[in-house]
Amino acid sequence: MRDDPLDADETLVEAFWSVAHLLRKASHTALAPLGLTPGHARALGTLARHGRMRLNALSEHLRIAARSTTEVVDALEADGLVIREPDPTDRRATLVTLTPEGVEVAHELKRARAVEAESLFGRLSSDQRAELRQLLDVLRAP
Amino acid sequence: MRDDPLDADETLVEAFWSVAHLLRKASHTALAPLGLTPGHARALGTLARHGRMRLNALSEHLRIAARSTTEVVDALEADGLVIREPDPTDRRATLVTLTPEGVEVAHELKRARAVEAESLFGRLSSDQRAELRQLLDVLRAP
DNA sequence: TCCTTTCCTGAGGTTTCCTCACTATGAGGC
DNA sequence: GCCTCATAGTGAGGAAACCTCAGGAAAGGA
Repeated sequence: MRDDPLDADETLVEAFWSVAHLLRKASHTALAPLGLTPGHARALGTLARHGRMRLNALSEHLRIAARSTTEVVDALEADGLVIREPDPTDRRATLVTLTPEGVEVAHELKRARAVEAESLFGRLSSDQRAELRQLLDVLRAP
Repeated sequence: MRDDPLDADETLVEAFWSVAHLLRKASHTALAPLGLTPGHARALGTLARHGRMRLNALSEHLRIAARSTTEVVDALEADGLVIREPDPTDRRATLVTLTPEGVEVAHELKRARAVEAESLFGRLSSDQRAELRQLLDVLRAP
C-alpha cells in the first residue's frame, strides 16, 4: 500500500495543509496587534492595492455577498479606516476609500505580514523559494 | 521595490494561498456527494484513523472545544455514522465508535479525497511532487 | 470523608457568512 | 415622457460553526 499513488497524494495534501495551518497562524499573529479580523484585513488590503471602489466591486474582489460587504465596510468605517462617499457618476452607488489612518494601517499590515511570512519561509534558501514558487505556479495555472 | 525580499515573500504567500484555495475547493467537491461538512469529515477521518475514542480525546484531535465536539458527534450519530457507548472503565466518559456504515463512508471519503487531490497534483511529475513534499517538510519541521 | 478534578452537556452568545425583500436610481425602448 | 427591467446598497432575519459558563455525575487523592 505504501506505494499507492493515491495514498502518496493524500500525505502530500496533509503536508500542504499542515504548512497552510502554520501560515494561517503566522498571519493571525500579524493581524492581532492591529485589531483586525482576517476578513477586515483582506478588505483593507484590497482597498490599499486597488484604491477607491464601489461596495459592489469590493464584494467581487473578496468573493463574498454584497450584503456581507456592507457589514465589513460598516466595521472598517466605525474604526475610522475607510469612509463611504456617494459616487458622483451614479447616485445609487457608494464609493469606499481608505482614510489616511486606513492607509497607514494597511501599510503596517503589509509589513507585519511580510515579517511573519519571512519567519516561516526564512527556513528556505532563495533557491528553494524560487523552486517552491515555480511548483505553486504550476498548480495554480489555469 | 521589485527585489525587496519582503515583497517577494508576500507573493510567495499569495501563491500558497491560491493553491490552498484550489485544494479546499477540491476537498469540498469530494465531500459534497457524501453529505458531509468539512468538520464532520474531519471527525470521521480521525475516528477512522485512530479508532474508538472518548469525546474528550476527539476534541483534542480536532482542536475544538469539548462542547463543540458534542455537537459534531450528535450530527454524526443522527446520520448513523457513529454510536456513543458508555466507557466501561469510567462512568463519566463516553466512547465514540464508527458504525459499519461510518466505516464505509470514511473509506469512500478517503478515496474521494485522493481522487480530488490527484486531479490537482496530477499536474506535477512524480519528481516535482517529491520536490514539493520535501520543501513542505522543511517548512513544517519543528 | 471531603475536596478537587474530569467528563459530558444544557443554555446562550459571537462571528461571519448567507438569502430575501425593499428603496432609489439608472438606462433602453417606444 | 413613460414603462420596464436591471443594478446598488441595506434592513431583516437566519444558518453554521465555533465559543464560554455553569452544573450534574463520577473519579481520585489527602
